[in-house]
Amino acid sequence: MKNTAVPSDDLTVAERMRQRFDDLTRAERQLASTMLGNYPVTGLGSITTVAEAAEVSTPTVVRMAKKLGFAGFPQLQAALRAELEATISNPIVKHDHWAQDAPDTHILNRFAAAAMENMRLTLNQLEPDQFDAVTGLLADEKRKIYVVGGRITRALADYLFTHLQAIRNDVTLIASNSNTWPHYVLNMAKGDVLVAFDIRRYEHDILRLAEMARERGVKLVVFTDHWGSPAASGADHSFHARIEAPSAWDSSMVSLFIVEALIAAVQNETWKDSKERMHELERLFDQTKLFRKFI
Amino acid sequence: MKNTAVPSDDLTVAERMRQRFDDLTRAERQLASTMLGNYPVTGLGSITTVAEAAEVSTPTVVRMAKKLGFAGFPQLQAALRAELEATISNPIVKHDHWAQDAPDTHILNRFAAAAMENMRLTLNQLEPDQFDAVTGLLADEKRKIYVVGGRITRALADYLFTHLQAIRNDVTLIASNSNTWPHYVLNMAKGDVLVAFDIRRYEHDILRLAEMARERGVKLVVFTDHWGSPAASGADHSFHARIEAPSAWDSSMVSLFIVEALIAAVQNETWKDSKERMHELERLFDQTKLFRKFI
DNA sequence: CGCGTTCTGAAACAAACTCTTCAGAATCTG
DNA sequence: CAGATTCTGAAGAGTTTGTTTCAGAACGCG
Repeated sequence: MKNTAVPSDDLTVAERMRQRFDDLTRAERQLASTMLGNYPVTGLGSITTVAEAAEVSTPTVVRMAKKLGFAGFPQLQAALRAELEATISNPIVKHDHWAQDAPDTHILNRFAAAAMENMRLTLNQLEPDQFDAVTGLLADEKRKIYVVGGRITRALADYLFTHLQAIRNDVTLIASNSNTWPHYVLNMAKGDVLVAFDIRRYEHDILRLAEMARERGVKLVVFTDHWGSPAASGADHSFHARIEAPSAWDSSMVSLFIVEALIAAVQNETWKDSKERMHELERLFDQTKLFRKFI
Repeated sequence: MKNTAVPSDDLTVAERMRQRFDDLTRAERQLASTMLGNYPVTGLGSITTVAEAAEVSTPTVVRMAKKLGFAGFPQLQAALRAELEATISNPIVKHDHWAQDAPDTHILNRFAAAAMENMRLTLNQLEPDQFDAVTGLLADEKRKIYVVGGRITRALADYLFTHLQAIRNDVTLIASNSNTWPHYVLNMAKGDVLVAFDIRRYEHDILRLAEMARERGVKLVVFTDHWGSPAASGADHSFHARIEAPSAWDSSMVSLFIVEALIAAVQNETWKDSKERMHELERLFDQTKLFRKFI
């Protein structure tokens, strides 16, 4: 019952979609993404269902099927069923459906498992009140914000800084070079906020900076791992993200997650003001682009 | 999305068929046996196909569907698809309680849900081969590595750079200011690798840089979102991470995940050499610290 | 900014599917 | 074995699905 019009090469539908992804149009990509996202179940419904799931029209589905080398949608679907049969009847291929074709022991899957576990553990013990309190601090335009990171966490600090800077005024990224830090401390006023990233191996300089800031009445927010940087003990608020990974290095993924959630929360809180600010920013970027074009 | 006319008991179609096998007529048993024999694939075709496969008539199929408690064949089929989805889909999908005390509508939980979904979707369509190939490129000490990011993705580029730099020689972070980029291009040789981060809104400069690099025979690896930066179409390898978030900003979390997994993989691949290198690095850091202490 | 190209989905049509009806076959019962 | 009962699939009615067409939208390019 192997359908007729299926091309000779023995590629799966998924492979076809990925392989020709670049040739696909916007709507087709949307469709392919949807189908890949819940592969192969989505593709097994009627063409109408599939189209609705991907929020495209049925003609788009037909067109993509043809682009991928099938005579029509029914043929594509038949191919999906054939694949499914091949997969299911093979007992070895259990459910290693993380990265579909990779064995469970592939670093990608091991890393994914660790990452998910880190997320789960972190979220379980994250206190929403803390989170909201920090949101409040960062959203308060009366407070100046300082952001600092260490050797590795510099990237996180940078990320938070870049976004906060777009959202509000008075945000400063403290340069890596700790020689210059006294200058920053000098400018800090009571009620300002210092966000410090300090994940093991903890950096002594950051602890010192945090202490100096606190002496000046600065609110201290620390991002650290779940063992806790020494700087976290004196902090007003701290986030303890899990960082374990099957790697010689720690994972910053969960920390980044918290940072992004914070950015979203601050953006929400200040939307009234930041909306106009964002639009103006867009305009400025467009101008920069225009400007460059004519150089 | 559980279709309407499905009975309340949460039985699979297979269970229903077996449970009521004795109530079935000859033709119906024949049908049920066929469907169970290649479960659930056979049941996923059209009613005509199913009937033919079991060598019974279509009315028989309809009658059995109704006997099993479904409104009709399409409903039975929908149940099959739902089962399949439940079986195949990831363990990731169903963590019900994220941040324990926060209501579901709290930004933390909404963000967490989006993040997990992004992970799932991305992993589903990530190609391990692609990943391994990039690992190979980055682990190859004969190739120089250049890393570049855009306004937001700069942090990711920085993160990758910081780690790679610890792992191997000849890694360069291309500065943000695109005026200086020609200098870098000048130094690029055939076989070198350019890792470019370009997530919407895509930056024209990065596209230009990528093109220039490619003209010089440089291997191009692009990190982008699942819509795909224009730079990705000319790339030797590209990673398409999902970036949707309940935020005015896109999420870089999944991209960071891929970066970290890559770092781990490269570290593994080069462990023989990088091990000694890492230890030396540790020693150097310790010396720096000692040094500072006595100033 | 205007032009040509490509893309997209509404609409109409053709094909296939699903279900119902019903007559004959098979089976059971006394 | 006759008669009642149940089962079954051919045939066709009524839906839904799958495909094509086409006009407008979106896009890219000079």
